Amino acid sequence: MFPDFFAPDTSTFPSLTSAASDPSPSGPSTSSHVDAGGPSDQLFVSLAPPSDPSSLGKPRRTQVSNSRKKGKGTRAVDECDAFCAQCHKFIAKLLLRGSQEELDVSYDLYHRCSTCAPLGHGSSTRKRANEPDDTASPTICDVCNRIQGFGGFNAKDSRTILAFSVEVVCASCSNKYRRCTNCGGGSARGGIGKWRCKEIFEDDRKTCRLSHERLGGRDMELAVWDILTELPGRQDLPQVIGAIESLWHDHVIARMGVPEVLEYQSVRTYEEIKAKILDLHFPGRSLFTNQAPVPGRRLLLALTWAKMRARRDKSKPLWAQSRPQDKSIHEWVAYNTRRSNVLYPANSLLCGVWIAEWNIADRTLLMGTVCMFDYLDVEDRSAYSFEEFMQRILCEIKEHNASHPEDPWHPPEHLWAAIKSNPYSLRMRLVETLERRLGFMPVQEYLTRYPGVKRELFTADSALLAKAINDRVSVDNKDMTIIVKYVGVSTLEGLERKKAVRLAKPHKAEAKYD
DNA sequence: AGCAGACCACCCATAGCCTG
DNA sequence: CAGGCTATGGGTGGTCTGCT
Repeated sequence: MFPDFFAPDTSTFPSLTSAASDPSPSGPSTSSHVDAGGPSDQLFVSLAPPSDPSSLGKPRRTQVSNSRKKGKGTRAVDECDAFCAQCHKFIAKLLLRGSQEELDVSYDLYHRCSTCAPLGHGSSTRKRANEPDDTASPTICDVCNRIQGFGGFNAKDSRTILAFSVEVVCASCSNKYRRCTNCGGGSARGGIGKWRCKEIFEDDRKTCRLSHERLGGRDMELAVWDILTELPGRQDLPQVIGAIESLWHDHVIARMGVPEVLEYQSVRTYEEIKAKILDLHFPGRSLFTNQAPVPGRRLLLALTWAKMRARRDKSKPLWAQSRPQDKSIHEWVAYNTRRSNVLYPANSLLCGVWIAEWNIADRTLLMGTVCMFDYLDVEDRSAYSFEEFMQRILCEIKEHNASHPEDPWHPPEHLWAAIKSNPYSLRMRLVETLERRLGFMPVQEYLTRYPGVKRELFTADSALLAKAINDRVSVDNKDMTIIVKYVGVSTLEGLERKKAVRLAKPHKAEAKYD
């Protein structure tokens, strides 16, 4: 629905996990340890292009980091450039990691670019027969996973085993991406951090501009608002919209400004992300300011805020100071999350935004988010917001039915999502996750399964939010995807009973404060 | 073929050092 | 002291493999 209804699961992105990227953890990725016969030196060119005699020989040592743990030797990083032996074109930057001894060996580099040695034509020159196998193996960029040419390392002394690891960053990727050491991840070659587009780095910082806040176990609060009746005129509304925009903005960049997407999807650069997605603002934004209430509809907003916490503050969070079994279902939403009625809480970080549209007569509930907790389960957090929406809806039904017994309302029974996130292949991945893990199904299948249900319940015109989403331009011109899930008949009592059971259970995050 | 357990890669989360 | 930076342990989900 929103460019990120739930966090798309890029971790399973096929292009980067294919067998083509053999991690070969036991040694240099482009090199074999079998050094039969040893290469004759004239078959290999030096590390630097011939035009630059000063840098012939050993690569430059760019960085030496000391392991601070006792008993571990120092790990050093050498950096050198691979040039094509034939046309001298710059192919890739090579990062060599290992201990001092591992790096202080004599070796040669031999590479040819894919133009001079195209795939399938690698053995056309007379040298092939004499060359050790490793210099014929493909040079694959560790960032984009594309073959950049062929080549590798060879020890000058055939008895020497090259034990350092090599990370390959091709010319294009070394211009386009930088590694954020605080964004998690790492590579088989020992590099730490996630590759992100360079536009989100400042100066020479090794961490990107995105938030690296750790939210797990923080005190949180969740509040539900009626967007059309409770928000207009609120003095802090602009700040709230700003916070949502900023959260969405960072989320889009975090998801899309990575090689997995920029190298293989229809959006190729940071500028394109900005122009095609970020400049449109978060989906549904117009509903916050330019939308009059519609009879028979409720447009609800659930905001989750995490309390700021100093990094060195090791004290018990507030939620951990009361026992699970003592938490009232009216005061608490989840083990660490209180129910709140503050629109823009001080000293807090917005970390979850869900919007739901309840169509009273149709008994449908459309739900979506501008982003998701990146590392918490889809089920957990979406369930809290969903539960709060339902709580509010069921309470309103109860009140209405008490005062208007002649016109009874019934709880929503069809939960649906309208998704138009980009690019399309990532959207399909997300939809697949929602179907598999949360039991949604494509609208057509839903209508077949429940023959009494009308198609008109789930269209762009069925909800203000669906229309707002549908009106957005899709980068690859695909129609909005609609999925539906049957939620059954909900009762206030059932909801509260379920919640009480969940709240009473001790949470694993509690253990660390004991 | 279908399933369960083992294994592995990936990525999160955090401790601790360092610098300004 | 706050925040930048790095190394490392652990959790998770996916894949492989051997058994039924």
